[in-house]
Amino acid sequence: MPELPEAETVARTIYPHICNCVFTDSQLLRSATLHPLSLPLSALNNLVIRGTRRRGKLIIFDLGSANNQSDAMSPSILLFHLRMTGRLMARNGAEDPIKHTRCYFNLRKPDGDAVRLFFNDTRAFGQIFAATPHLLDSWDFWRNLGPEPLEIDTDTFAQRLNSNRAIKIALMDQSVVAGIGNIYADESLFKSGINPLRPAKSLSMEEVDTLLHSMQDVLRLSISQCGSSIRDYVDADGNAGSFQNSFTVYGRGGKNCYNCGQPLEKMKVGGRATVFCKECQK
DNA sequence: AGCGGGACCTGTGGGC
DNA sequence: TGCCCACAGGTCCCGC
Repeated sequence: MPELPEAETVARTIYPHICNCVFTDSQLLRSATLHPLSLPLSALNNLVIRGTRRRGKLIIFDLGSANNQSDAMSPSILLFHLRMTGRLMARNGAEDPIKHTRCYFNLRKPDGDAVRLFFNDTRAFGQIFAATPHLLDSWDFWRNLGPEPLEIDTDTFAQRLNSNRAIKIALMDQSVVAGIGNIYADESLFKSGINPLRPAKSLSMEEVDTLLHSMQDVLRLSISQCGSSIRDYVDADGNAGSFQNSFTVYGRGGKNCYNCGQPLEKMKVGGRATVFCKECQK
């Protein structure tokens, strides 16, 4: 399930395939894949991809004008949210779309060769959003996106956790911090020894500090392993990540805790499968 | 404010 | 082998 480390990996691995490429045209094969607030994909024509980056779970392409003329009405950003099963991949030439291709973009490389960028998504939850900065600010989700977990300090994190909600729910709330989903919430809470059901505001300053650094360690380790591959996820080169081999609790309900040996609890928290050790997480 | 549950999707895997 | 159904999960939306 693409979360922060997977989005980071895709943003990094897609870059060499599409940097400085110009959009020639686009095919949207499933209309709902385009965000309702997005500009039409035809607005991308003749724009160039200057760079790729990540914000939370979103993959961002920064666009420019191919002829260096600025136009306030043309999109400067193309966003991708992979949700659960979205994949972004580039192929030379004009390869055919596959069953789950929701959209593809025809690009022209600086040397004139053709590249086709595919957005494939089995479950069809993923979305694409072409926007001006102004348009992006009209999107509540974007405007409310919390800070990057790898960039905040303990005081900021503590302020944002001032809520009675279960700590796991707060961690996955994208307006608290951006990029944490089910996997990294469970893994971070286990590493920090905190029970996922604890009210967020019940954590001491020391616990908040421990949680922040555990979360950052987990995210950095996963990024270094190119993310976690469960079922669908692969990077832009089609390579699987390997962080799934480092899972301590996610997907291990009923199995023994690596720390104390007791069986791990599995329950629903906020409607999502949650695994933790009731001995080690207080 | 915050929670639970449904909707959106489709492939997988367990149970019978 | 085949059928059914629960499950996976990020976000939005609705009702309590």
